[in-house]
Amino acid sequence: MANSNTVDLIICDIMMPVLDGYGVIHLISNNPKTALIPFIFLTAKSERNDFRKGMEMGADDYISKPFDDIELLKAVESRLKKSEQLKGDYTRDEKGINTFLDDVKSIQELKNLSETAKVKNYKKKELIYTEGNNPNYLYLLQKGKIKTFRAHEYGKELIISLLKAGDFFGYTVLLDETPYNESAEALEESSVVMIPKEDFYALLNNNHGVMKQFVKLLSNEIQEKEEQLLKMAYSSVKKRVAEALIKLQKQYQQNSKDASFNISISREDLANIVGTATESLIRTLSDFKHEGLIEIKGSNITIVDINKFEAYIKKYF
Amino acid sequence: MANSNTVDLIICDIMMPVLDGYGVIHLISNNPKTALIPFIFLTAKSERNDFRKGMEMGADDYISKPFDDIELLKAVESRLKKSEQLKGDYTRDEKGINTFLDDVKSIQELKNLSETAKVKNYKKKELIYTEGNNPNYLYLLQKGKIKTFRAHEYGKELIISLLKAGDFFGYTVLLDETPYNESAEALEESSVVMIPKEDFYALLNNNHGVMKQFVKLLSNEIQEKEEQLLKMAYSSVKKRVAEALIKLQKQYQQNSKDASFNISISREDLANIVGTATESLIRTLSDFKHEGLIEIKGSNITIVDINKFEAYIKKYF
DNA sequence: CGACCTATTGATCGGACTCAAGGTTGGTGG
DNA sequence: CCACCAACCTTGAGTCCGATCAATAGGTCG
Repeated sequence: MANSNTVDLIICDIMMPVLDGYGVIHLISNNPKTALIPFIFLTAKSERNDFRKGMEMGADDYISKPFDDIELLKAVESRLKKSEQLKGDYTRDEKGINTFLDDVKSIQELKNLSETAKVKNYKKKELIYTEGNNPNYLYLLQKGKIKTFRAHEYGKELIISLLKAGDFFGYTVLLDETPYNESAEALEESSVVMIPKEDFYALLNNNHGVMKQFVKLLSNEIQEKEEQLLKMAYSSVKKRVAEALIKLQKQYQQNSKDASFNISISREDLANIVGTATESLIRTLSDFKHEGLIEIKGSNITIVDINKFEAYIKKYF
Repeated sequence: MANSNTVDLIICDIMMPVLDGYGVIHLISNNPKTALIPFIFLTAKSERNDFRKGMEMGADDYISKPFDDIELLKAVESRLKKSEQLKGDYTRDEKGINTFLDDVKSIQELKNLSETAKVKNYKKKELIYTEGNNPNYLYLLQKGKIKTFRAHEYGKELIISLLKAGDFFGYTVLLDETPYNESAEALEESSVVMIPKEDFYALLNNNHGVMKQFVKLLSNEIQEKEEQLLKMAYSSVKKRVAEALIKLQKQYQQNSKDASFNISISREDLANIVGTATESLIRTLSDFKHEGLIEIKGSNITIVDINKFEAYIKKYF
């Protein structure tokens, strides 16, 4: 039964016909699928030797008969709590990814009080880390805007991500335990919280739920990158620019609820998101402007009507 | 001390001045950083009530004085073993990723004996799964060759990965819990082991070490995809073709130790790896042939001298 | 041995890059 | 507060890489 069903906890007698309790716990703990189920012995064998043997075989608790009902209930409660702690199963309480972030933030706050976590300020164009460096921190952007990018040849770079307040970054290399293969640069005045990697590892190792959320986050990121690859390979610059604009729009719209939101980012950076030359990007923007899809005021771009814009892309390409 | 050092196990008395054992375990178990350290009470308090209270507060074992030295040693051994099982820390014994794979394979073999894991055979060009389907299995390629790809427009596809015997696939969507956004197709006669997703989840949830390896694997994959994106954006077709050939070479060379290995893959598929038109790919191959870098026999491509080839790419581009 | 698939080559066209030059904007110092 | 400079944006012209369409050659399977 333990093998084929989802079992939260096992309460088991010792003296039983055919297979005794010791035999049961032996089987249970040697099967990886059941090894982590809390196991409580409930038995008439009250000798110290019996108790020791039960514990040595890996039982989590041992209650001898006669017993008080409250004793058993409390034992169950205690073991379930411990097991829950171990799994830290967020999905069960349906809080999802935000809980994970809160969790990291909460240890960060913890650290903030102590003196291990530093907050550092960066000016516009200042580098947070560069390719080849060894990572020592998990970063949390507190205020400002940051880009992470990879360099190709002289002057050519591809922006991997644009970060806004509340975003974590620099975790892939921490998880992979390799040097940075991207650089991070402040796009405006920014404050960054530096969480020592040891704390990050500790959190990950002690909390199965956080780890689980991370796995989800990473697989999601892989799929996004694959999608991006497909588009980079076969979509025209015009289409890629349009999609980048929509993505940016959606990414920043979370903050302000305006339907028409304006995107403020340098032409060069925008070109480096799309993966094209600055001039090509500008020509494309210019096309969109002439077609009445966007408005340009200096360096600010505004999508006039995002639905219309999306419809246009679908129809035209 | 427990908070600032790496602690494997705690043995604690109950009757102590200032802070008693119950106070200690309370602090220990409420701090996420220390909550998972095995905790054993070793005390003169041998009353049943004391024992119950200790266990209820989350102790992992309880030994009353006077005690036999062997008893204590065995208790320590048992708790360390249990904790190790819980962490499943592969990196500690430096076996790394292969151990993880072996682990999955071993549960797969386990399943093979029972009847839950099916082995299915696919003919050339047969589809294993397609975009939009809901995933139910983790796949393990036992024999043959398979490609996974994403479709763009009519006739255009980008090959995400080429799989050889021993490779797992289809896990990103399982972890992300979304429908497939890629398709998998057999390139030749292949046998695939289908591991029910429940088993995969069970393994992941019960074994912290496997999870950890997975996190590493995924972050590594993210970085590879980012690298690929950069190249797709800014490298010429010629360079991308050359790099694809070298990558293929290295991927398959593991099996046979020849320096000159030949790559057998259709021109169309190769073009879809590079992300270019079939004709462009062929022209590029043709160039390489004229420069004496590769040899072509029918559909087989052989890199004459891989070092020379790599040097050429570096110099020429 | 014919039908069909795969590989190759040719010719053409257009999208996107490069180089170059002129316009705008915003910040700084006198 | 204004002038000036530097950084950024925009447009033009030319070029080339790579896609597309088309046609032929080679190979393979029933």
